[in-house]
Amino acid sequence: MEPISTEQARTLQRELAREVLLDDAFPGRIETVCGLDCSYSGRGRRGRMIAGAVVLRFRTWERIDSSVAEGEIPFPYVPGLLSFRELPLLLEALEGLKEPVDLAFVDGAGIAHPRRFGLASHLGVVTGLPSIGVAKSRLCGVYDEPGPERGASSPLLEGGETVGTVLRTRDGVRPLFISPGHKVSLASAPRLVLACCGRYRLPEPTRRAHELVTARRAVWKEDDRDATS
DNA sequence: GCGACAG
DNA sequence: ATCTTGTCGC
Repeated sequence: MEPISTEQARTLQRELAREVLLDDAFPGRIETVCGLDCSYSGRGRRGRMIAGAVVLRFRTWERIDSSVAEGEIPFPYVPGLLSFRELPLLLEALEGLKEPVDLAFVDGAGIAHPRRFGLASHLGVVTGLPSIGVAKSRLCGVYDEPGPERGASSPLLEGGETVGTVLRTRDGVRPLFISPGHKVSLASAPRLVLACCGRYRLPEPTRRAHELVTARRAVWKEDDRDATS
């Protein structure tokens, strides 16, 4: 993605949104799931970021592969245009994997997006991978607060259509905003996320990916400390 | 014009 | 997302 204006970015999203498939198109039996996440540098290395991908065996959560990529931040954070900021490096991280991925869990929105093309959908369409958007807060849409117990959910509506599911993944915690990215249906997305949630609010793939990039960022801090002392 | 706004 | 200490609640 070369330098692009925000208007060009929005136009591109409207075009690519037509490629999104909302029917389940992953292996009948899922073998592996992949969690993706990004982290940014604080002081010292302004303008740098890290992307990480972790491949886990479905249900046992054994880590069978992982990859990290580092680089310059290519685009500012603009609500609705997150993919132009995080997708490039996430794709690099994916390229570093050796194990096959059946389903990807992305931090952010899928079709629960102003143009129905959030980061999870963009990543899915570009790679062809089935993907699910797992956002910790709402980007768009209206909903009723789901019940307080694990598994409770309510539809996320926008413009008269259902674009996702507000899902409680643990008793008493804030709900997650789940939406199909690509090749996953509106009904399957929350079921798959819940199947990946145990003791934590975030699904295991997402949680492990966050762990990975956080650990990598700690190395930056060490390097900066050594260089400064 | 005002408020909202993934990470 | 990141900057930050202690602290309120299950």
